[in-house]
Amino acid sequence: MARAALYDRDDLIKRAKSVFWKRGWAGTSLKDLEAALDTRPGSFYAAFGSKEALYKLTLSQYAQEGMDNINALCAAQGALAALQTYPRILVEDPAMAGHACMLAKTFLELKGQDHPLAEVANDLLFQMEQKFAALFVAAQAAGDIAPHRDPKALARRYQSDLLGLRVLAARAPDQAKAIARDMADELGGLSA
Amino acid sequence: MARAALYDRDDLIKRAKSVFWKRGWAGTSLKDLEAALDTRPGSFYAAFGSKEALYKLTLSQYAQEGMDNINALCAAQGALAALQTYPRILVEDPAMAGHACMLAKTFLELKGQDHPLAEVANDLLFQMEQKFAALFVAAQAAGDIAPHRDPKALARRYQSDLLGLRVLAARAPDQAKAIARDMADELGGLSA
DNA sequence: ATCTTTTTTGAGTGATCATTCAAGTATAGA
DNA sequence: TCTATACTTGAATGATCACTCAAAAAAGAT
Repeated sequence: MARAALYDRDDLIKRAKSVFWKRGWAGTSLKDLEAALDTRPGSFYAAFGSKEALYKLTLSQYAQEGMDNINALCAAQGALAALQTYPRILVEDPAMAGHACMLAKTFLELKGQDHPLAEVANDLLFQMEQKFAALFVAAQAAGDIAPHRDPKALARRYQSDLLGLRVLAARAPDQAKAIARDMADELGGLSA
Repeated sequence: MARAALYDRDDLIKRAKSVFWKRGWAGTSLKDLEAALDTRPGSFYAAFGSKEALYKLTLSQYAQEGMDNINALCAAQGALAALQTYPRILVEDPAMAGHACMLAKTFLELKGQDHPLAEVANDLLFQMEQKFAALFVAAQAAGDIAPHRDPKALARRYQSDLLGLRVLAARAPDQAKAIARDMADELGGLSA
């Protein structure tokens, strides 16, 4: 045995996520990360290997938190209500408000440069879409959504709406709240 | 008088726009621009002053083209039909397809760094929203949209949907076409 | 207390960044 | 043809980029 690390790795990833989310990939320098994590270059590279590897970890943590949120909502309220509540949470939760979706931001920033992280973000977005589709299936099984609706199409549109909502949330938080309400209302009209 | 410039300034801006749109602000180096514009540093700085000044010009040109497209659509088909056709054009026109909105991309990339260009992009997005609102007012005056609908709210939602649509268009062009169709259908249902 | 193993430190690496500028080149007007 | 005035060139600038590594420090095991 020997010396133990001074830091909590998950906490460092969480702090890095916050910086990357706000400033983006190219907009975040190692100096920024060293300041946010209170880490010197040697420790940083011993712990994470590279800026890119850490970014990837933050994307995973970000997506996992999103999944956890949805699952919690679904367990507490059921599928349809979860789908209705989720947009409001994205817009009203102070941890989210004012920031667009990190996955979408990453994808948009890096897709044009064929950066590997764009593909990672894209995959995670796809997983979220599948989750939404599963919720629409469940809502349909519960009788809250008419049988003739296509859950996959609903999920696609839901995610698209969510992305637009969150771009607006970064621009004009107040207006975003109104749209989150619209989205919830429309989901209520899907039983016919 | 003296030597005339070898280049067509508007053409250079157009080419720069294409590069910036694809690669983003930080993702575009001066080397990239010099290659795309076939320009050496001295000429570049004599012509545009700075990378940031040129980016601003490309944003303006981009927004102006969007306005022109909408106006042409409106003159040819009327307000409601223009609103219905616009999403399809964004998704199907090869000049647009596969790229998200440049204004939204710029805003998302730079907002977290308080970069002046984020504010520029935000202003232009706001102008687009106002244009949409004017079209909804016109459609209402033409009797294509029920009087009790709020044009400002419709415009807000329309732009939000458009942003989501175009993020998806960059990820999965085929799926985006289906959503563009959905949007057009929904607008047709606003007469009640 | 000493050894062994790991982490931490921070100066230093070469590459690339946006930008500058003096020198060279081309052209319109005289 | 000559001159004045622009435009073009490309090497050079200092700053910052992600990253490396040898040396110092810390702590569990003996």
